[in-house]
Amino acid sequence: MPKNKQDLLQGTLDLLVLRILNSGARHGYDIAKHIQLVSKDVIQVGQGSLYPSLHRLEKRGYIKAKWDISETGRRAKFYQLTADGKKKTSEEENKWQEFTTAVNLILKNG
Amino acid sequence: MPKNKQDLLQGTLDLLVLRILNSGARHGYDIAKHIQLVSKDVIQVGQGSLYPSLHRLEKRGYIKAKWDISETGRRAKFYQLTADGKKKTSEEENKWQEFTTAVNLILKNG
DNA sequence: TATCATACCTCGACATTCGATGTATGCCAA
DNA sequence: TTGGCATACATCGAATGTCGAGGTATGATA
Repeated sequence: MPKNKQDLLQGTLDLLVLRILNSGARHGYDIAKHIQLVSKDVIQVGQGSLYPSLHRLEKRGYIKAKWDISETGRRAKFYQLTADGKKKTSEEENKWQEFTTAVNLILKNG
Repeated sequence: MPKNKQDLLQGTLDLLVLRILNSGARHGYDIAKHIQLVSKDVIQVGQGSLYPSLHRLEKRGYIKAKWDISETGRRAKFYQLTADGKKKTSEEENKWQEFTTAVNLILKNG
């Protein structure tokens, strides 16, 4: 049982990050804000979860980083999807759909 | 990133178990079979995941166990929901809906 | 000048899943 | 009768991921 709502995040954070980067490069701080905004505050990713996720994805070759200047004029590390990352995104998206469909079947049928 | 599809299970297994017991007492082995059946083989719970889950839920007072005889005539531990467990089930079900809605928002809007 | 938002990061505690392994019984087929 | 399979319980250690707390630094705003 998840300690709280946040824990449901398990296994899904990387997919969210990939999916967000699919529509353009962003830096970490921005990704966190974006997730919170689009999810209407339901999902709030702490930095202690987000940065490990970004480093994980980078290490696995799904995203790559480039230092640049943010909208506010500060140094920031912008991440963008690689070709592998794009492929991975749709794979994981399919798995997510398949999985939630399966869970919903059980929730309906008991 | 989950190693495989199974890992998506994270944080959801307890909900599935609760929801299944909501329609009547079952024993562990039966719960595993049932999940696999209803989910059309998408979700396969190993015993190394299921039994810890059952013991967790029992310790927290959401289910209680009783030894009985299974359909095949063997000794088996039947679990049934407690009042707390029923309440918990609908709480967790709501959280699940809220969470998947939020994730789907991000998957749609990038 | 102090505090807040931006922006990066790491660390340790904690929980969970997973595969492997172990026990035991009953049934069926060779 | 013996070997294997399905039933049914359980535990263990490795691996993974999340989380909260903490740390650094800068620029803007009050």
